[in-house]
Amino acid sequence: MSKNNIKPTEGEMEILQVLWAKGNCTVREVHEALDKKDSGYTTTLKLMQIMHEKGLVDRDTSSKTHVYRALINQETTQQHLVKKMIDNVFNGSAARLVMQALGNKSASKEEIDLIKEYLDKLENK
Amino acid sequence: MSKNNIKPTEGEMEILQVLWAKGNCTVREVHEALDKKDSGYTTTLKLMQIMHEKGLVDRDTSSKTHVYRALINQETTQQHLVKKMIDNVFNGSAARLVMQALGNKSASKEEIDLIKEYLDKLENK
DNA sequence: ATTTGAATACGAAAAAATTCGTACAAGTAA
DNA sequence: TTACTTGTACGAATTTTTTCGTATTCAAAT
Repeated sequence: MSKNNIKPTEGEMEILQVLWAKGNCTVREVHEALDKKDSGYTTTLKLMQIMHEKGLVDRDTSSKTHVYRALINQETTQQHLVKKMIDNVFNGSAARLVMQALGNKSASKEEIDLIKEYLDKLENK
Repeated sequence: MSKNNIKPTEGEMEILQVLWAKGNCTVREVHEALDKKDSGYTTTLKLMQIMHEKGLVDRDTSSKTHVYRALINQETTQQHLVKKMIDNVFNGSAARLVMQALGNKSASKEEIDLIKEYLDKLENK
């Protein structure tokens, strides 16, 4: 019940995404990973500085080029967003979200098997 | 490939939610359904007027009290949002989203069975 | 030493989204 | 009729998010 009011903006989410995927990063690395031809380097910089103020990331300033790392947990954040989506978009039904997700061609045979396994585990508890 | 760039804001999504759930509604009905003690009636009104401009909703103005209805499809919109979430939050893995959704206590025994059924159907195709 | 390039800091503009105040219209009740 | 209630219209203020411009610092190369 502590860090519950965390609501990263869309831009912040994109950056967190990179930090989670690639581990600790410089601003430059993040900016490049986002390859936003539409917005400049200082925009990314500013965003990450704001995220620092908000406590979303920490950074190592010991050398000139700062290195950032995500402070909030990926799983927790995902859980949050999923829960919000279930509530706001699927009227509280997790099942409907799941089916929608699976109905997308996004899900491969392997993924589906993975899920079945997971379901069995879940039910035998 | 037509109405693809539609990206309802969060406030708009809440309203669409109500319209989808309850069918056609007056502003008053929507506002009440949202029971936002924090914001006034005219805010909801304004939002719905903007949605009308954007083509998200249509309205019947034949009587004094206008009646609104959603113009964009619920399933399509859901699909959109889910796809976006899979990409932006789960690095493209539908399975991971699904598991996250199921890991939430949100999913009941009944829902899980429903999903298993769905998975079988999906796989036998 | 001087220049050059890459980095941060930070104010402030711009854009997007939300909220409100007020004017006015129409129906209803007294 | 007159007052009251409930609605829409809509400009504008507020808030939130994104973007940029510019000053400054530091280190490396010339």
